[in-house]
Amino acid sequence: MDSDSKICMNEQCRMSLPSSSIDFKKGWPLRSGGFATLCHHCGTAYEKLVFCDMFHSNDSGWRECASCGKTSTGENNKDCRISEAKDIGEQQLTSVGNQSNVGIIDRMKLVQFSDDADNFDQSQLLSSQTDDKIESFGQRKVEENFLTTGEYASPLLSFLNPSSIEATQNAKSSEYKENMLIKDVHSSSVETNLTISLSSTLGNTSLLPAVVAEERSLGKKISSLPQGSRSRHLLPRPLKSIMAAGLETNVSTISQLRVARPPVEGRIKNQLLPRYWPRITDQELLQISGDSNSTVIPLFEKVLSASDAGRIGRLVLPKACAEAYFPPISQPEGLPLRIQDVKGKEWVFQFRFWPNNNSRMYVLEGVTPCIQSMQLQAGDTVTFSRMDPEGKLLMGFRKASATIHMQDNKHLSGKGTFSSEPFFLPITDNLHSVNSNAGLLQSLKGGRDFPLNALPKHFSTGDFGWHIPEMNGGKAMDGPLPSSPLVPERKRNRNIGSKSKRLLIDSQDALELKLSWEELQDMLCPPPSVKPSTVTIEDHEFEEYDQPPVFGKKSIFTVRLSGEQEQWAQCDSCLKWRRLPANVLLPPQWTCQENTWALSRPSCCVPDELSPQELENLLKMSMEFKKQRIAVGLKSANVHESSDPDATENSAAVGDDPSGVAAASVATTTKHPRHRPGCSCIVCIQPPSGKGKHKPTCTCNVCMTVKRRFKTLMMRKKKRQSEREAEIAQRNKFVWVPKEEAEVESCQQVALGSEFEFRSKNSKQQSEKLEEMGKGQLDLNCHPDGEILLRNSSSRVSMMSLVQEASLPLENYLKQNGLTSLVSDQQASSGSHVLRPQATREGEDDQNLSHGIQQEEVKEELSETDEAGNDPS
DNA sequence: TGCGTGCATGGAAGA
DNA sequence: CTTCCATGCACGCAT
Repeated sequence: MDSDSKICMNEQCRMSLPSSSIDFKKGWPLRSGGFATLCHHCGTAYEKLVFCDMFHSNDSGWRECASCGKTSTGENNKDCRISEAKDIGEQQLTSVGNQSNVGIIDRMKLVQFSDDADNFDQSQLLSSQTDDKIESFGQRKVEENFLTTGEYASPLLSFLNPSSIEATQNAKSSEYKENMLIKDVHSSSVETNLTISLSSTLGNTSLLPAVVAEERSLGKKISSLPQGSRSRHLLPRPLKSIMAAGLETNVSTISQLRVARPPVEGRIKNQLLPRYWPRITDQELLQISGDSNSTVIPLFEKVLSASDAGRIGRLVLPKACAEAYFPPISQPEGLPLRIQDVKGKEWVFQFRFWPNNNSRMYVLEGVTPCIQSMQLQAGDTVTFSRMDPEGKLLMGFRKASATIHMQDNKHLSGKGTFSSEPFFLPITDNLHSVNSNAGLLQSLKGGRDFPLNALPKHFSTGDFGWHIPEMNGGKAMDGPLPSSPLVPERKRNRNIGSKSKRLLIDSQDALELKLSWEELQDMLCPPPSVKPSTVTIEDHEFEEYDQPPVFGKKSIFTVRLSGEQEQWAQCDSCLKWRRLPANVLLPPQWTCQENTWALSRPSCCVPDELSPQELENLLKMSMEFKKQRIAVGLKSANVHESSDPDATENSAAVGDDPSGVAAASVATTTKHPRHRPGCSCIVCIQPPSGKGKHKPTCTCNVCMTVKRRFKTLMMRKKKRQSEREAEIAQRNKFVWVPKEEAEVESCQQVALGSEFEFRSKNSKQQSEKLEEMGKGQLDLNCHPDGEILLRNSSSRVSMMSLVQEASLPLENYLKQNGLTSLVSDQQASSGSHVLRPQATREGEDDQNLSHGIQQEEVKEELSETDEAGNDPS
């Protein structure tokens, strides 16, 4: 509890509150973003003491409830909020209490209140306040909104009459530093209606630079409103009521405005860069809030960077936003944050920070599954909002518009196909097209839902992805679709847990995503009438289209025994399957009437060309192929890391190679699925063959990394080996050998030269080791067939051939380092040798060393092989 | 060998 | 000049 507490203004109440939890201008702040409007204890209408949501900072975080003293996790906080809601519902409203006994800042608040009250309909407020009872929480919410009007108006008014608010803002700013909880949020419900306010208040949008151009026309429309009315229009009102009333302006126009909503709070207002101001239309807000009593408060948004959208799973948060809208954290470990996504799925991200240049860098960790589920990429925008009074954090998104992605109206695709990498599909605009294929997809997928069907219906209304979550104890709301039926509830929290599991995405979810994505790809076709031009970017050939891809109809390709290729498509009208030439690209909606390739008159009356049995077989084959394709794709992605990088570009499109559906599609995997053209990782920058492109003395990043990894691998294997041997030796009759013949794993072990290690003569283990080492032997720069060689050969000759084949620098290294005797030494020894730990650890200074080590390992394997072969026991 | 984690670095943008 | 933050990178663990 703060020592500097404030007292409820009602003298009969005098409830004490920590000053750090008080926003003197706006009333009692709630972490959930609501506004304190009446005392929880005495019912004074001016302030609201909501005990269980007034958390304040302490050394271990912000989790201590200022009133009930609960310290804890988000779960507890959630409970607190629930209890708060109950309390609120039971609260009574009374008239404004005696306000005489308040501190100076409180008095400032009163002045503010008074000023603000002048700006709106006081009678409304007072009548509400003097009501003996307001039973429903909803009613009370209206009250709350009125009470916050002044607060809300302040930032806007500051444009018009800055002096009227400046004092309060200043007074408040110091409080911000005391408590992060209050920084934001009070703008809250008010911001919801900012569009209205702006529209009606600011005829000249230049007063508020963040107001985007879309509202110009509207601004003109309302600019003639008298000043007096402007204030009134600044009043926050429940969005629904605004919409219902129609108000002064065209609702649809208003709701479509994408307005950058500046933070109201002084501190945030000054510090939050406009690029983080949430741009959200009222329509979107309306959709979010739905019919619930909840108010959605846009907090901030961020355009995803490559890092954010990458697989690291860390979303860098703007510092100001993090400190303003997320709970204060004092430890780098941070705390888990529950955030609900657009589908209503609740995620838990770790909100934390890193010390950085005497500052902090805030990140949300574990966002990958969420971002994947929303199919977000770099350039898309993630919007953070909060739903009051629950205080639930919401995470929405906006896909980057197609016009941004497809600059110059060009469309790049992988060679000959459309890449499975972002295809820049303006997905929301095409959702109907997608859905139009859902039926077919379902049939092809055995009736499984097409994932995109699960998207909220308002997806189709714009580029904004919001889903109205189930709120208030699961109370269903009208309008929005329920959570994705593809994600059973039991799966939703799978990624919640230990740190290491945070990034886990349910495999089934991933599969769903993959399938849907690929199926979506399948429906993408180059515009039929457009001839691509070929461009080469970094040795990758791309077909460049002047027009974006179109949705094509899903079809099934077959090859007759005669080798003839054909395509089967289902009529959208009669659902009969028709045979078509393989090279035909169908529109998303296609009927028999459009079957110009039909031998007979194109009509739905023509009997199905496939018997039920044939159709069943066809669909079955298609399904199986689909599975194979996914499986092979995944396998290929995992296994063929060192395959030809020319295959990096995915190729997945229907119609590209209709002749071999399987063959063509199986080849759609990349050697590394997450890599993109231009990726500079070790896999992507290595030469195609992995051999011969780097000289032994090469110190490039690839070589150095390979060496480093190789050394690490070898040391670990040795460690495991020695441990295993120790275990076996202990179990059997130990055969002690001097340390010099044992292997050494670390400097410490080297230092303990007097110790002994033991080794096993177990040939079986040696064989296992050989295989294991053989695997480990494979490296990026080794012969691609090395694994096969290793697997297929246990003979010394084969190993030597491998050595010669893959490790040519061995001889050079051994000669250069006077280690030619090592070969025989190793062969003669029991197979272990002492590595040079320092060099091994820091071996970047000697490129050849790694080759040497590699050679040594090979020799070791050779000797071990011999040993295994020669020692049948 | 991949991946997670923590930290460092440097460019960009704001003060 | 300072701060932010996007990204790189090293290290260690898991597979």
